[in-house]
Amino acid sequence: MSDLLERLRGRGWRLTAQRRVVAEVLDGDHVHYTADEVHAKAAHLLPEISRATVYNTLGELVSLGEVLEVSTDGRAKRYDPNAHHAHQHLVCSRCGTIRDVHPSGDLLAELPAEERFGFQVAAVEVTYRGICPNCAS
Amino acid sequence: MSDLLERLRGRGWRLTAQRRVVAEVLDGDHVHYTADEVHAKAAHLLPEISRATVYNTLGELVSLGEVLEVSTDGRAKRYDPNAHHAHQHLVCSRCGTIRDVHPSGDLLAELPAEERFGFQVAAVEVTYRGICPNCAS
DNA sequence: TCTTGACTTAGACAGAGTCCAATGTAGGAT
DNA sequence: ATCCTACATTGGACTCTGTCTAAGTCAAGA
Repeated sequence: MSDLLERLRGRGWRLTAQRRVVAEVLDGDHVHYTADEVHAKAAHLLPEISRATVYNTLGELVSLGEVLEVSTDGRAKRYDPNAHHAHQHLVCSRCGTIRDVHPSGDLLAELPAEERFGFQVAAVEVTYRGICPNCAS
Repeated sequence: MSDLLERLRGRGWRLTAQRRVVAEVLDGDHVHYTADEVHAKAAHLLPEISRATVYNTLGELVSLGEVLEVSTDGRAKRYDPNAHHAHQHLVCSRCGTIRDVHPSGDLLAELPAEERFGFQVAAVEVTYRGICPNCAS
């Protein structure tokens, strides 16, 4: 994530304080913040940053493929900076905690041709649900 | 789905015109309507039905396990009456069409113990994404 | 250092869903 | 058959996420 800003500048991004701060908040591979959480944390570093900018920046990072959008609960989307390693999610049904996980097997291959209905299937997202150790006790 | 109302009455549900109509709209195993679509169709049968009642009724059907909540796009949730046959979803990335599909293999078993982080894993949801034949042409 | 087009801002707006107090009614009791 | 009352419905206000816009700001190339 540290060279993210360089990569983005190479793609014509203007390097503003706001974008720097959003990238900094998303640094660390295993966070799954909502846009509002990102905004709150960013505002801690740069108090005058606006909600709109956070949404804009997150949207750009997603279309550039640098961050993944995850919606596990039908409420706010979460942003996952771990975009360069394929992974799936394990979600606690009680507290909402999310962990990145790596199932075995070729998930895409498990959809038989006769179940594809002529679709060109390109991707698969898996969400495991359960109770985390914390909530279980 | 036809004996749904009987089953629910057995569980102490009051059988109102509104609930009957919502159940009727969801009849048919392969629909995936949003709450607003359900409301529109229900209002066609019972014009004075309110949005709040549709939301209430859908929520009750979900907690009773008679209907599944599906959120494939981060926008409105969709309601899937095909709750008694395990299945997954195949979604067109362009038009949003949803099909019920049945992958081979035991999806739950594919999350190795060392990837469970102590969770009691109970369920798995899979969304395949691709382009439907209609949009591809 | 100047210039300019890209970026940011605040706040209005929109879509999806929830909540609440007032009103209505299903279905058991009489 | 009618009455009662706890449960259901209503509409409108409200919340939460997210988008849009017009005006102001600024990064970075000339």
